[in-house]
Amino acid sequence: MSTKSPGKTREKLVSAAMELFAKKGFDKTTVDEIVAKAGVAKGTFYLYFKSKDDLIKELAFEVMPIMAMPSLNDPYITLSYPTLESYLLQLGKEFLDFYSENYRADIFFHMLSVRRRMKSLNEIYSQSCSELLREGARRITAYVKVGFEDALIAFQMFLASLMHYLHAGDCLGFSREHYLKKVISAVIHHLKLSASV
Amino acid sequence: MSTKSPGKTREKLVSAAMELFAKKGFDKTTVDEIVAKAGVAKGTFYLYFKSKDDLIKELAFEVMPIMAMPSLNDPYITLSYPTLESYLLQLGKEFLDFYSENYRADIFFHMLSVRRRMKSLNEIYSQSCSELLREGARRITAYVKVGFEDALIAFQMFLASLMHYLHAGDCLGFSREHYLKKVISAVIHHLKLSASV
Amino acid sequence: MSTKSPGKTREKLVSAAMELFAKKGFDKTTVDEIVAKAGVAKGTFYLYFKSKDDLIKELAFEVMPIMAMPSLNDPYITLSYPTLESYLLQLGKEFLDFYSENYRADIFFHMLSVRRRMKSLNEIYSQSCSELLREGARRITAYVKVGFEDALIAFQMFLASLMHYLHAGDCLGFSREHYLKKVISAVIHHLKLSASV
Amino acid sequence: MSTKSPGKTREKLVSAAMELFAKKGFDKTTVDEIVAKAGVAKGTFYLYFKSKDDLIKELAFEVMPIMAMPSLNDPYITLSYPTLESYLLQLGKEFLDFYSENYRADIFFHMLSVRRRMKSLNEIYSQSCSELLREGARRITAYVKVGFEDALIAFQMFLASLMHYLHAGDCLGFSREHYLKKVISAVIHHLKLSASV
DNA sequence: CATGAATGAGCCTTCATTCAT
DNA sequence: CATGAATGAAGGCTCATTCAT
Repeated sequence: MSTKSPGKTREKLVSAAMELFAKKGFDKTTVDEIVAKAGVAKGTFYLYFKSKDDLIKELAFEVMPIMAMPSLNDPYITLSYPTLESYLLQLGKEFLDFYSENYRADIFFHMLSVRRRMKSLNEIYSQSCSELLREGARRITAYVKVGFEDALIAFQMFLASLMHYLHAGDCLGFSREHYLKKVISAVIHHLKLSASV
Repeated sequence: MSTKSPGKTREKLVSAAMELFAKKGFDKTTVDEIVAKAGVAKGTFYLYFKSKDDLIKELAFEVMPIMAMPSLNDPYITLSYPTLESYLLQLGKEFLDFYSENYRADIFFHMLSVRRRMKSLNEIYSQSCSELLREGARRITAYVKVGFEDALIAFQMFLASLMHYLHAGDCLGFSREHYLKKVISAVIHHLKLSASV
Repeated sequence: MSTKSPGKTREKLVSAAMELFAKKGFDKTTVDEIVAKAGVAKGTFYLYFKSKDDLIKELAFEVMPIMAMPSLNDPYITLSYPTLESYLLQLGKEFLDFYSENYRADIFFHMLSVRRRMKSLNEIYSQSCSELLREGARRITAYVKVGFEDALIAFQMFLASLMHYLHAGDCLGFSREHYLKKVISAVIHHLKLSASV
Repeated sequence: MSTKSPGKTREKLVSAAMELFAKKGFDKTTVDEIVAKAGVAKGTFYLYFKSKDDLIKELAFEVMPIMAMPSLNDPYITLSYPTLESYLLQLGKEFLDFYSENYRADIFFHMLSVRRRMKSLNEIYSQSCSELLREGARRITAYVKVGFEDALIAFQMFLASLMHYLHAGDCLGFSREHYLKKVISAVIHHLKLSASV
């Protein structure tokens, strides 16, 4: 009755859940709806996930900021971006594109609001966040002569501004590109002045 | 049986709800618990709020970023802060203090994750956010000669960095003060360079 | 829509449950069926009982052996029964009548089989059982000069034989009355011989 | 992957089930747990048993009272026990030892509580019970000159008292031995007096 | 204004059973 | 004989909401 692709059941469940969360939010999406959309029986869900909360952890991982910046993990990528500006611009675009699938941002914010009550989620986030910031800072130091701490703060500000744009972007009406350019320029000014001290 | 203070019922409900949200999160807090803590009957809740979702709007308003920066609305306050640095520092401290009541941040993030599905909430947020940014920018232009747009972006970055610190602050381990100082310094560098163009 | 007798909801639930347990057994009876028979909504069940297991405790209490022998608690009753024989016969008849509502025996045996895993049930049973035996023994000593210990054992044997008849009675085909008479006679023989030692 | 002993699968399932019932009770034990403990796949269970209820019949048979008294079936055993007292004592000890594995008593009582709804179980019990009582009575008549009916009642009382001790033994605090002695003495008094009539 | 018993749709989860391999 | 992924009916329970008093 349904297309039997071997070993795809779990994936079907995950992507069905994603789509539904996008439309209705995490709490309002029921397991019934998920399995209906995935085309499997209710019990099947529980073969792959211990609970509905278990599923959100899987999804949470997929919407972590670190997943939004693939160029941060490609070791050879910097060759394509001669300047820090151009590299940050690339990261910024990737980030905003990734979260322009609105449900990703929603799930991400949802995670932030519940993580204190979900220990395992909290740990995943903290670790992934640390890695992201450190790797970002490391990349910056490859472009400009600056202390690691300053690079860290610069990258955190950069990331913060990107995130903020996700929910506050349309409060001002700047274009994405314009905002990006300005933010990057601010970050770079700061780095240069820090470097010269 | 309970102390009857006239006209206090609504307040009792709101503050009971706040306390519970702080402990258990919005979704996990039931109307039963709220009325129990407030010391009123179940039906009474619905005399004051159309629904549980109605209540969150009330609370959402109270945890808006704009509520976190009282100094932004005091027209005479700038007299106490001769430099932009000192003023931003004051705002930053107020902001972080305000949200150090953890449930405020939780409710705020919760709001961000659901606002697209709650029209009225979305409007409140957009408007309050616009006001906040505009007022922040206006204040900046009172300190430095800079275009309004640049001031807006600067203030947004400032705000973004503060918000990011709420959930990612401990991923790096900088002290609040150190982080604040660095962020402010970056913002100001940017403004000065923009101004001089 | 339903007959509204004040304060009768709980009773309606209990008696509906009893009837169903009689027909289908405890485990096979669902909360859905109970509320349907009681004519109330599902949620109402949980206003009166914390859980389905909670209900069984209530019922368990009502089918305790001690409830099967009202004459054991009437302080003046012995006046009506001049001899121990006649009194035990009365108790025996009461007991067998009580449990001839078959579901009572079923619930009772069910309780015996699960009590080790339900602490509170176990305590209720132990206590009620002790009381029953002690009171029975006390009554015996009012009729015959015999040590309390011997009276206890005699009464326990009497009770044991009654209980056994509940499930093994038809394995032999004696009439109730005949069996009762024989058991009582055995018990009394034992007591007389013990007394004379 | 697992040690393949030919033809042992059924036994592994039965003994795994026994162990689990001992710990968790019949209803709370799942087929999943049974097969996990037995080290076979889920489907394999259904090669050997039509259903889970089918399995309990197998187990029910193993905890029948008749299984608790091996000395009742040994035709030569009476040679070792010159008196009825000593023989009943032996039977009583065997019985209490057998059921001191608590799960046996639990399964037995479970069976009593459901047998009316499980025809085949009921038949097994009735038949086994009849056999047990008749054989017991037959043995008694080998020791004392007494009518078969009186022997039957005497043995039923004996058995009843043993069973009662399984769940009510600790309500009084007599030692097993003391209780046994007293019960046997009562039974024998009764038999002697019946015989002399 | 206030009550709280009653509601019932809906939730998450379990588990005996089947069947294609 | 054996497997184990898939099933789906059924279960116990929650909780926002209503309404007669």
